[in-house]
Amino acid sequence: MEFKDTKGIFQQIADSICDKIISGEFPVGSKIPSVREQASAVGVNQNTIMRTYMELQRENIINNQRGIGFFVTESAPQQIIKMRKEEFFNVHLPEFMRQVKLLNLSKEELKPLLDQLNENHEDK
Amino acid sequence: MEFKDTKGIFQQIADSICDKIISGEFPVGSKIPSVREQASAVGVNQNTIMRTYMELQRENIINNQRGIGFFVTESAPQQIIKMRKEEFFNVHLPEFMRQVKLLNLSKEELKPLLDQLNENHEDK
Amino acid sequence: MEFKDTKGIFQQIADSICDKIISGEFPVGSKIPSVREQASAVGVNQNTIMRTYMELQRENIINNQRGIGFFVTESAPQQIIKMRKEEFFNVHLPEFMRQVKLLNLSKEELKPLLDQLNENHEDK
Amino acid sequence: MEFKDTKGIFQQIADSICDKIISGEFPVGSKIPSVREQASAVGVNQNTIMRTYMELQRENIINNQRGIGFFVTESAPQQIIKMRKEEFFNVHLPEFMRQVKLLNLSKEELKPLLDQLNENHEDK
DNA sequence: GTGGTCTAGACCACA
DNA sequence: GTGGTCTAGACCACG
Repeated sequence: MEFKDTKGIFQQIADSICDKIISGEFPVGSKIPSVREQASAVGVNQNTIMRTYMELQRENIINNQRGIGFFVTESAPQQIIKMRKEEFFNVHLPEFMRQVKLLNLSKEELKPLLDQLNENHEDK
Repeated sequence: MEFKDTKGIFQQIADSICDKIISGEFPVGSKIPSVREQASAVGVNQNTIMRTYMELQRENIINNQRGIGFFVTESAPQQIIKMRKEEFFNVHLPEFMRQVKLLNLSKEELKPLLDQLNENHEDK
Repeated sequence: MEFKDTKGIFQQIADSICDKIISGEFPVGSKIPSVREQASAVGVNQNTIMRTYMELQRENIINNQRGIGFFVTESAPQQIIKMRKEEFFNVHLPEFMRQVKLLNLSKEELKPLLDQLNENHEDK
Repeated sequence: MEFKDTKGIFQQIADSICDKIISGEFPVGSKIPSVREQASAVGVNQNTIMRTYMELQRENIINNQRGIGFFVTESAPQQIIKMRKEEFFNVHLPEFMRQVKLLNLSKEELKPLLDQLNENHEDK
C-alpha cells in the first residue's frame, strides 16, 4: 500500500494561483499580488506565501523583478495545463471512476457533470 | 480560503477498510484483520493501525470483543455509503467538474467514465 | 503527579467477594462458589477467577481444601473490614470530599447519604 | 457484572485539567500549557499529553489555534460540571453510600465531610 | 515556538 | 493469541 504525502498549504495556494492563470484571471505577463497582499488575503503567514512564490518561480511559472513583484511567464499556461492534464488522467479520473463504481452511481445522479461536458464540447 | 488538513496514513487506511466493507470483502459481522496482522500487511506501525481502528470504532463502523478482535457492525455499510455519498456530491463532484471545465475536456476524453456509468446503470 | 494503576478485573471480582463476606452472604467457614461456577456466573475466563482465588488465599481470606473447594477463613471479616476502613479513610473519603467541594454540593443534594448515616447510627 | 476499564494516564490528566477549569485556575478563553510544557511538568511522554488534548478537543472542552496552542472553550465549565454531576450522582454517590452502609459508619466518623457540607451551604 | 503524525519497541490484562 | 497504553525519539508544517 502506498500513501499519498501531505499536500501542504503552500501547495494548495500554488494550485489556486495556477487556476487563475489558466482561467485567464492572471494573464501572461501580468503582475500577481504581492506577498503581503496575498498573505493577508488568504489569512496566512507571509513565510508561507513566500515559499509558494519560490516554488512557482522554480517551475518557471512566475518570475521575479526585484523590487517590483512577481509576473506570470510566457510559458506558464501551457506548462500548467500540461501538468494538470497529466495529473487529471493519472490520478483524479481513475479515483473518480473508482468512487462512481463503488457507490454505483447512475447517469441520472451525474447529470450536472454530463451537462458540463456538453457545454465544453460546444466551445470547441 | 480553507485548507484541507493532511490526510494521515491512519485515515487512508481507514478509508481502504471502509472500501472493503462496502464492496463486500469484509461482510457485516465478520472479523477484520488483527492490529498486528494489518500492521505488517500494510507495512506500518501497530500504533498507526490501532489509531485507525479506534477511530472506526468511535464511528460505530467496527466494534471490539476483548481479546478476540474487531468486527464489522450491522450498520457499517449504510453509514459508510451515506458518508461517502455526502462527500462525493459536496466535495469530489464539484471539484471534478471544476477541473473538467478548467481543462475544457470533451466527452471523447472522458469516454471511459461514460462507459463506467452505462455499466452501473445496467446493474440496477 | 502520581497515577493510579489499573484495577484489574480479577481485583474487582475479589472486591465483590469480600463485599459478600462482610455483608454476611458468605459466612465464616462457608464454601464459596467453585471456579467454574463463578466463571460462568460473571462471564469471565476461568483463569481470571483462579487468579482471584489465589490472591485471596495469599491474603488468608479464603483457604483451599483440595478437591472440595475454597472456604472463608475465621479471620476474613475482620481483615477485610480493617483493610476497607483504611482504604475508605485514606482514599475514598478524601476523594469524595474533593468532589463535594469542587461541585459545591449542598446538604440538600446529599440528603440520601445523610439519611443513610442516621440509620447506621441507630443500629449501634 | 460489568467491569470498569483501566483509567489510563491520559484520562487522569484530562480529569485534572477539567478540575482546573471548573476551579477557575484555567479560565474560559485562556491558553492551557503547551503539549511539551505539560509533558515535562507531569513527567509523561508528549504523545500521552497529545492524546489527552485530542480527547478534550473532541469533547469541545478545549480548541486549537494552529501554531499557537490550546484554549479553554466558552462552554467548557458548564459541560464539565454537567458531566461531573451526572457521574457523581450515578456512580460515586451510590458507591460511597454502599461503602458507608457496608462498614456501618457513624456520623461521628464522617464529621469532616459534614463540616465540608456546611461550608458549601454557606457559600450559596 | 506551536500542534500533529509516525515509528520502534516495550509491557499489561484478558481469552 | 487479542486489544490497549505508554515511552522515547524523530520529522513535518505552520507562526
